[in-house]
Amino acid sequence: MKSEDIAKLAGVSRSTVSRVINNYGNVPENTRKKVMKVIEQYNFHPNISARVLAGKKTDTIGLFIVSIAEKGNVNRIYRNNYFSPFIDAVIDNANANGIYVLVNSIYSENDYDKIIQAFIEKRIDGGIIVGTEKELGVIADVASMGYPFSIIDYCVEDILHKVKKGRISIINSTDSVGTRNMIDYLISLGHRDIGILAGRLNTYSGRIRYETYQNVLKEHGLNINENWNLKGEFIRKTAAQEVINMLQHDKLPTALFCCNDDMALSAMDVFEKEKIRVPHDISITGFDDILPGSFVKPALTTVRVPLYAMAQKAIEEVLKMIGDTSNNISSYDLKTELIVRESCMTTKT
Amino acid sequence: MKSEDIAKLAGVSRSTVSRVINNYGNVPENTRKKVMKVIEQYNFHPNISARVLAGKKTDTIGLFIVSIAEKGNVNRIYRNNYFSPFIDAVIDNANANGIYVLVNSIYSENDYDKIIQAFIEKRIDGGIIVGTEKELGVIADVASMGYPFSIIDYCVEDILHKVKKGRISIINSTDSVGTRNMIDYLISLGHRDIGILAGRLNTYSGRIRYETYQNVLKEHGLNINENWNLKGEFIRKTAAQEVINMLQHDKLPTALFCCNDDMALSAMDVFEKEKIRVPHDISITGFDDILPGSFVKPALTTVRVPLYAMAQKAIEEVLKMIGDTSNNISSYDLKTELIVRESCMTTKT
DNA sequence: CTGAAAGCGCTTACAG
DNA sequence: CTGAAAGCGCTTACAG
Repeated sequence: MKSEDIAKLAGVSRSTVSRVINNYGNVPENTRKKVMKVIEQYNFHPNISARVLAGKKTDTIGLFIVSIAEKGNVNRIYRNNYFSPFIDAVIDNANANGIYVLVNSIYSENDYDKIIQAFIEKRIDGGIIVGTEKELGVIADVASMGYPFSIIDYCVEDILHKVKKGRISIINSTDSVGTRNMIDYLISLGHRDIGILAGRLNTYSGRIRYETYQNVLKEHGLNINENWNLKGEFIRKTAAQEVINMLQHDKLPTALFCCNDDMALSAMDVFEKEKIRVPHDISITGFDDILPGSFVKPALTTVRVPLYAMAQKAIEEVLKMIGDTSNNISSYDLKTELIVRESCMTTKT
Repeated sequence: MKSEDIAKLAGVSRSTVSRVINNYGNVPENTRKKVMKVIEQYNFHPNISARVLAGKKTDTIGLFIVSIAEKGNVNRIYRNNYFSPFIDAVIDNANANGIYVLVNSIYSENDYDKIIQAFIEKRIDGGIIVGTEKELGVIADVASMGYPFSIIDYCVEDILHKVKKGRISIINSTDSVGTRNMIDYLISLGHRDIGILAGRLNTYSGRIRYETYQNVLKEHGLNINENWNLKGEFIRKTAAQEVINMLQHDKLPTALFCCNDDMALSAMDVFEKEKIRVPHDISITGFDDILPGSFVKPALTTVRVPLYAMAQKAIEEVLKMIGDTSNNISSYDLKTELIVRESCMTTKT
């Protein structure tokens, strides 16, 4: 069944069928009805390849999830408590707009080619790039070819520096504000010995959270103890090892600011094993607000990253850019929120 | 840049460029090299729409994840510990075969149309359907139109009864064997009072696990106590409520066979809150082997469902069917495995 | 081994 | 308001 068949059955030309399908204005109501009836009767849907070849959009966006060197690792990205809801939200929002999503995993440097290839082959109209690695070179390449896309968790200055022109939307959360709120909260509870379990510093959010932690401590005249400066890389296992190492030192911090929930949960496991009570002996805070954080005991106090809203914005922005070929690099910071639960305690007794 | 441009630059015809791209045999090595050089130099990739319109495959499969009425629910499918790794594995295996994956969420009855539509529009060559709902009518429809696809967790008899012909591959795990092994294990530990926290019975695996539990108990002459026959629907919250209700009765089972890990974890939370010790006061077993089950304390004894292998098989089978238009309904049962950890104890003191 | 030409199923100026 | 025709960028018999 093709548009020509519909045309014959409805007694019109293919042009008219096309006009009806595309909802053009210059078709009298009667003709439209007549054609629609046949279309519905045969459940006709135009061949997407023919449409695209004739100049229409693919109505498809590519979602590229970067996670270099984690293949074979248990930390696969779709099981990741942070990325899974994001992927979910992207597909959900895209589908709600009648847009299809082509999902691609990028597990090695070579896989980056998939991004440009999908664009060149005209499989997609736009893209969303998210992940654990920040390849500015790839971003610059895609941008220079004029393809529109949204990127999540990238430093705006870095992009502006590296990319002269292109159609990019940079979506972040206000991690600096979130970190500041959290440290302020700990200080208000009386904590002065605040350690950090840092994330990956080659990540924008990892860097921001780390730097803001340092800044706020300094502003309050609190010193930063090197023994409490843990490098957890955002990974459960690494985080656990760092916490175990910290336990070798005489003095522990009274609070540990973890740069994501996964590491916070992992730290809590270690403390439990070592009979260190949370929050009585040490207060723990997370970042992201992943689901398990609310199940765990004590429930995790954390900073909520608005993942769903970020996915929504990412989609909204790609769709906008797809409809507008002018070069424009925009950026948005979506609001984080302090979620106080049970994992922190006042030091005042 | 199109194939015609490449042809001109290489001094050949479009036909020859096409032959090189498609790796046909009848091109002398010299010509091939000459053409390839230009192709690589300009990073040329053929327009996929043109290729498909001219008769080639889309090299894309649709992944349809069914989760009716869970929209807005916290149990979104991509955060689901069972589906996430499956989606991951599908994309991974597809990409490894040079196949793209179009991911679609089906959250309402209307969304089912997406499946047939994607096929009719020729966006995909084949599909994989997985999810919490089992719509045999939809399966029959898609099959009757001749589109090839794999389905996960469906009753083979039901399909054969409903679908006369088509190109379907049904992928299951040996849940009956898995359930039997688990109940046998509990019995070998001395348990005779074994309760069940059942999953959704409109699901194939939910039904099999439930029925096998009943059969094995009967075979051993053990009675099935209605007070211990809990209906958890595979959902954390429902499971917790059912366990709480069970606690009203005088006598508790000495072991609780949970039909998935999520419910087992949820039950463990309830028991902990109620000061009922696992495994000392009650043994708990799960099903699926999701990641958190190994983190939890005590670590969960469970039946491993080979999700990755199932995804791999699903891909393998669709690709096979895409290359072969003959009608064929096949089915595969991939092996489960008993994973003994810490959540069960012998009743012999 | 290779090219000219037809054809895939749409959309879109163009002409009326 | 509507149809005939060209064109999108490939592939594939066909002929040589």
